[in-house]
Amino acid sequence: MSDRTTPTTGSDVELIGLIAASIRRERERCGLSMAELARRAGIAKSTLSQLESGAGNPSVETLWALGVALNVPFSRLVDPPRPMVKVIRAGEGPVTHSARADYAATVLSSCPPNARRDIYRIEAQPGETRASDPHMPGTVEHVMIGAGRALVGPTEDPVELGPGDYVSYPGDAPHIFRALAADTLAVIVMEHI
Amino acid sequence: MSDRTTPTTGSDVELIGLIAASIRRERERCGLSMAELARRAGIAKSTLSQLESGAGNPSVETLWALGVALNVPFSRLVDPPRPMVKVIRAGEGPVTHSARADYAATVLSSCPPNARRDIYRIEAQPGETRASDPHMPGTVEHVMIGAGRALVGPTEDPVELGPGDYVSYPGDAPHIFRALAADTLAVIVMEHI
DNA sequence: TCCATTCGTTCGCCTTGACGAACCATGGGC
DNA sequence: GCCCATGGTTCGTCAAGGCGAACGAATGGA
Repeated sequence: MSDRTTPTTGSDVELIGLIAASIRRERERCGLSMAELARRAGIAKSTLSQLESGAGNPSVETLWALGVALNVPFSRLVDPPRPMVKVIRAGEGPVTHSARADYAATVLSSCPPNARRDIYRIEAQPGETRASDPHMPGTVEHVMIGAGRALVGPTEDPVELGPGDYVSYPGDAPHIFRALAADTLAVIVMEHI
Repeated sequence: MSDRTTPTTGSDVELIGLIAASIRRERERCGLSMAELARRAGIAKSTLSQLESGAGNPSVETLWALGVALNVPFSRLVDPPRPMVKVIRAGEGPVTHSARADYAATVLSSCPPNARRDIYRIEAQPGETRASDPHMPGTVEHVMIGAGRALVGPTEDPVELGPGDYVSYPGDAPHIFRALAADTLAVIVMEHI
């Protein structure tokens, strides 16, 4: 159950309600009217109306067409987001299975489904704070420090990290990355849900 | 076009053909008969048969039910996979936008859509090779070294990496991770397409 | 004020998805 | 040989999705 796009509880009603909400959300995010979106997607305006009102159980072609028109990866139309801040210090965290004297693997983030992630390498020197404007709603960032030290996280509550430390936090709120040591090396995984 | 789950070319026929193939593939992977799968998904055997034969345009509820029964993330039923090996040495790679003297961000992997990724921290000491059996088809692994050195990649053609080096490779083929230096630190992003 | 435009919902019609039962295989067991 | 179980396809029916047109509401000029 850790990773389901397919909740065993995905009972009909919730699913279509979810889709309804998603379509409306994405449509308004694009600033499109029903008529316009329907036209672009090549479906009837009435169909779209019914879908957004929570009635019906669209066919995949219909949903696909909407995905194309809205320019979103389709699966975003069927499951939602949600973020949080999590810190795992070097040495902390449950070590998975094949733990041996010379090899330790720690699960830092267990697959939120249908996310798109960009992976960045960060090389930073101590200096002024690098503040990021919030990204798309639902975005989550994961940071692990490879070397050096850095102050990372939500602007109002950043965390100081050293080698091996990991943090994740909402990317759709203001956040910062400030190197505290020379040649600080980090990986940032930016996850657009 | 870099990331589309929603190819502008997603013309009807291809889509349903794709779904047909996906369903059959996943069903056989589970070793289920049509009758059994239909029963678990709560749909008619005939419906399933038609879907797998490429006829029809299932509703999302139907597809969802199949996703639940097959225990796959639903989106896997609508788009396919494909991998590759890519190495980006420390210092290499296009540096994105806000490049400053004290901060450099390099895009290592640009968002394949609908992927689920687990993030692992690896702490390893020099020792015997850690070989992984191939995971699910379509899996891709991304590795960045934070400290130390390691031999990483496909078993038959691994790559030696140092701090800041990055590699990605198919996870559905045998691959290894062997630390070459003490206190080697790495991040592995395991991506289940 | 009146007309025109746009946005969204509601209303019949027709198509089509989903269902169950009946229908061909195939393959053991006896 | 027979019989029965199992995997898959085809057929006829019914409900539901998708469509276009018609409708009411809100906005904005002239």
